[in-house]
Amino acid sequence: MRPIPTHQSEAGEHPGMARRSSDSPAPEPTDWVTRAADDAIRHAGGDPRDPAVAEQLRAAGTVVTCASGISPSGPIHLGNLREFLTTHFVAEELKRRGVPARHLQSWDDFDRLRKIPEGVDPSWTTHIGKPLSAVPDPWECHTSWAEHFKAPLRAALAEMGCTMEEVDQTDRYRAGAYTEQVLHAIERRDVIESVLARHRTKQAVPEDASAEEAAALEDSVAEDDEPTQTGDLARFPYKPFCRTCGRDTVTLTSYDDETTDLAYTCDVCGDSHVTNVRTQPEGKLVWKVDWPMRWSVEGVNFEPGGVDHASPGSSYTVGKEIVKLYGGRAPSFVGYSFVGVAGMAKMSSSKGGVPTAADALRVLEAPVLRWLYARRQPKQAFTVDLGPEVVRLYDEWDALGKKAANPAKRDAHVLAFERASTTSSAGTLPTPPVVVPFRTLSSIADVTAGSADQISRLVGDLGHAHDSVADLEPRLGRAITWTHEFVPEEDRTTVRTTPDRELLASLGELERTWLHLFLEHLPSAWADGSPDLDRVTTVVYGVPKLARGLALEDQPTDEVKADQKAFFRLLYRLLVDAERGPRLPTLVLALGLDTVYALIQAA
RNA sequence: GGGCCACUAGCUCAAUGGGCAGAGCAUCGGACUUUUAAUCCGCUGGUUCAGGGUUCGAGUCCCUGGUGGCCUACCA
Repeated sequence: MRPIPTHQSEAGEHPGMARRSSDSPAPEPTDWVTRAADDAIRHAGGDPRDPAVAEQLRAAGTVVTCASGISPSGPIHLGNLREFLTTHFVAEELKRRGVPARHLQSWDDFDRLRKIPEGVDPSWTTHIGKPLSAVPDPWECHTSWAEHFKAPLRAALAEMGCTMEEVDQTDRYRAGAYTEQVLHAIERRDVIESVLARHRTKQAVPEDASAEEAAALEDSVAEDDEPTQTGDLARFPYKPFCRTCGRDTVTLTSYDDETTDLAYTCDVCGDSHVTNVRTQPEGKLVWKVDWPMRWSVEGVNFEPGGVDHASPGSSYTVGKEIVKLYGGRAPSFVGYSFVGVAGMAKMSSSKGGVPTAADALRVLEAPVLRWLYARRQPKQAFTVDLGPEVVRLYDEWDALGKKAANPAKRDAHVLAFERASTTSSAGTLPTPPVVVPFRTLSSIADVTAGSADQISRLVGDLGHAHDSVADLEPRLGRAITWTHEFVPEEDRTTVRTTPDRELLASLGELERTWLHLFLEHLPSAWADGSPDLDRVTTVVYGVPKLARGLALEDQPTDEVKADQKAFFRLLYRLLVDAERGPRLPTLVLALGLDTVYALIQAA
């Protein structure tokens, strides 16, 4: 990884200020990030319209907290990435305004392992019910299940310039950081239960239950691995992990409010224990209490969540009320929709999973991936297409980059570009010093089989001056990867490694003449040592003219045009074993004289 | 039962707190020695799902309905 420049221009930090001197003061563009940041400031007690709000908050010692959280229970895919980037963008916007802000990331690795993804040894089902941080890594490369999935995301986020304060919930719980809050929840468990009950809208066995409902019910019963329990302990807001086996598969048997002794029997290993909630941090609050508890402890001002959390009766709605028990207030919230994936057929089948940020970064430059998440409203679902759409995506991105270079054209689109391109901690994220269209790089990579020298030469020949291949990174490597892994075989160009002797032997008189003339005149394009694309073009189109007794530069007759078509097809078959291919002059240039000779000369 | 999202050109989608409905692809036409897949330019193409309302002005806001999709209730 290359070091990232950390310069920050004053103008870049306060783009709004720079516009003041303009004679027609265009309003500062706004987008969902601006509004979410406004909300966060309001939540923290400031007035986002007040120019002095940053100084006021700073003077008051307020740090606006933007929180994200996720259970590292499996590969953290592109949908989950929205949790991080949504939070990140809002925190960045606050910092951009000079407001003290932090991005706090909670790893919910004290959550129980719920199910085993495909591809993992079925024997791992024995770990179901344990905290993610206590399950061994089936791939044996990390210290735990949780770490195995956290590590690659950390790396990807770092590459995307997304820095954050990380908190492991396992550590926090084990350190007793929440003990007071746990005890409080247990004391007020009747209130909690009444809140939860109020939001339980489940109808009391509808007499006209549709088949659909019945099926859904069956499903939920089938998935329910919880023991049934009755009475006060049935809805206990706290659940210990079994001291013997580490699973949360426990049935509570008694709780003493005086001593805070909690007794339980493990349904799996059968052992019974007593844990003291005050002195032995061996468990965690149930999710719907855990979340609001942390809002209050951490002073969260903004936190996004999947739309599933925002539905009535869901965790955010319920948490809004529960947090009051802690004297807190629910953070400002945006619900984000799901991110679809397309163009991954090959990879997802081979890797057996949904693509992650790291997967996407193999094809998309970091700012481009960020852009996908910045430019859409969170509640709008979108699709990351790593297939054919990638080319268009890069085209749009490059066009936007040109627009962004003109301050007069600053609008919401440009704002999204800026959010995608730079961060407060990483500065401007790496982009290629010499921007070559992605489609061009992909095509070149295809026919050159990834040879750096050839790529560099061709890019130069096509008019993109550059000092070395390094000037084409980080895009070139991604174009190579994309071409090899995401372009369908039938759309690719595979250069023959050996001459097609059978075909060469079966050629007719005219075809042999073409090939001889071709090989005779082609070297003239390399007369100066470096290839001349125009000259190659002349030769390629001129060969059929020569065969008809015309000169290279003559206008083609209808007869010649028909010959050209046949000649081209012949060359494609000999060079790339296909009926069609990239434009021949560039293809010939890409292959180089030696390769062309090797594949044709046997005629 | 409740909630959210979508519906715009043939296709995929834009339209940044109401202000002239736009791109890409496809089609078609043209230029570049070119009936080729790395270059350009241009033309076509619209009752913005339907109906009502607010407004000087609605794809955008409100109401009703339709179609499609997602989520939710028990648990984390």
